[in-house]
Amino acid sequence: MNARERIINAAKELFSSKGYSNTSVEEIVRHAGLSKGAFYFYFDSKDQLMEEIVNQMAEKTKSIMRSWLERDVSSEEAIKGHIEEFLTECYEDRHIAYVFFFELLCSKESFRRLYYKHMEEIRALLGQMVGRGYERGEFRRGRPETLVNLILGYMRLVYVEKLLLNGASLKEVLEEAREGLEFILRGLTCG
Amino acid sequence: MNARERIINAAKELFSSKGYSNTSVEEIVRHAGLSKGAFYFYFDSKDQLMEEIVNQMAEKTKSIMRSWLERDVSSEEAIKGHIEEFLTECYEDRHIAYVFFFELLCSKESFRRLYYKHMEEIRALLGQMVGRGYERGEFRRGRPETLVNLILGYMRLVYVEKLLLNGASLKEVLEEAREGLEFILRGLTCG
DNA sequence: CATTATATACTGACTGGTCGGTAGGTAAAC
DNA sequence: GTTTACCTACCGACCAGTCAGTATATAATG
Repeated sequence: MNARERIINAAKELFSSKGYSNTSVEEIVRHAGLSKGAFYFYFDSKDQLMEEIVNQMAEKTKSIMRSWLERDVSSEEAIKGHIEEFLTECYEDRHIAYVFFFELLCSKESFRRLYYKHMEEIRALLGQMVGRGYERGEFRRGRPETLVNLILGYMRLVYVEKLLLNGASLKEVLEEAREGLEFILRGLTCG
Repeated sequence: MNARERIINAAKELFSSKGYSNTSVEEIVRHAGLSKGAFYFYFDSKDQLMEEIVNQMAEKTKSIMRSWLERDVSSEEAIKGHIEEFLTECYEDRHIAYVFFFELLCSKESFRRLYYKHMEEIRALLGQMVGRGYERGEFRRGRPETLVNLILGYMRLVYVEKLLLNGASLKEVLEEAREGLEFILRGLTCG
């Protein structure tokens, strides 16, 4: 792993365990086995590093969603599939999502705008997945937007409470997610 | 309003708009029209003020839940009723919940434990509401815990995305919440 | 009634420490 | 000899918390 990547990884770990504001550049470079000078050789500022981390995370998530949108599967399969893939990715690198879901909303206005920008796109992609299910007659109940909100809200909760705070295993997290989705979707199609 | 309350209100507003770490004691007292000395006359530390704010919020939420648990209504009515009351309270004092849902998870370990402690109790209370529905045969599908997660996750999303980021009106927020709950519950009972 | 004592509710200057960012240097690679 | 990839030392800003002092109200004493 090169120096730049080492800095990014150290920052992810520290941001997620101590928060952005409570982590100093000094600490990041200490963990990466480098000096402050090296940090400012690779990054313009602490904020810029944060933005890069967030953009990386968000792009990864979006690309998972896009790849499931392109597949020729039912809406239900796409929803379940992309969530499973997302959570598995999250688990490998647990620190990432935390930063996105919480840290961004706790700090300066510019970070909040970043959250908003990515979240809008993610919401739109999930909206497409769900909308397709309605068009094809897979889903009949409720409005697509409500379904999107239910899925997003549930996923976030599973992530925070199970994966982050309870330290559940990947297996447990996936089971929980499957059960919740089953609940949402079966409820949805049974009427 | 007395000085202590003025400090608490200024802090709520600033914490929620700029984050705990990005708000200085200096700024809080400036907004409250007081001096730093006054702050430390009423509070031991910035952390202690935060804890007091969080405890106040959490207790209010719990007392709403308890009062609905005591009423002789169906599980569905209790769930819908307490959420409506909670969101209405939230709306009046929008700054509160933000601090609880996000700020606590972004900072030091002691704050995270505080979140965990309150959240466990809130989860238990909602668990009682939901469990009663299962006992009485009101709900038949899924596990109670999954239903609790769905409701909590959905509520948090509605709060953040609608109330906080979109600046939706109380009416819009309540409508959204009602629709989502309808979705969850109707799905639940129709099988 | 006047004086003294004490508690309450602050003020604002100061301190010790932290942290983001910079400047200037160095050693290896090309 | 120039560029790359760093390191060390430092600066200035900020900030939580302290502390000595003050003004006002209330109570105790002579």
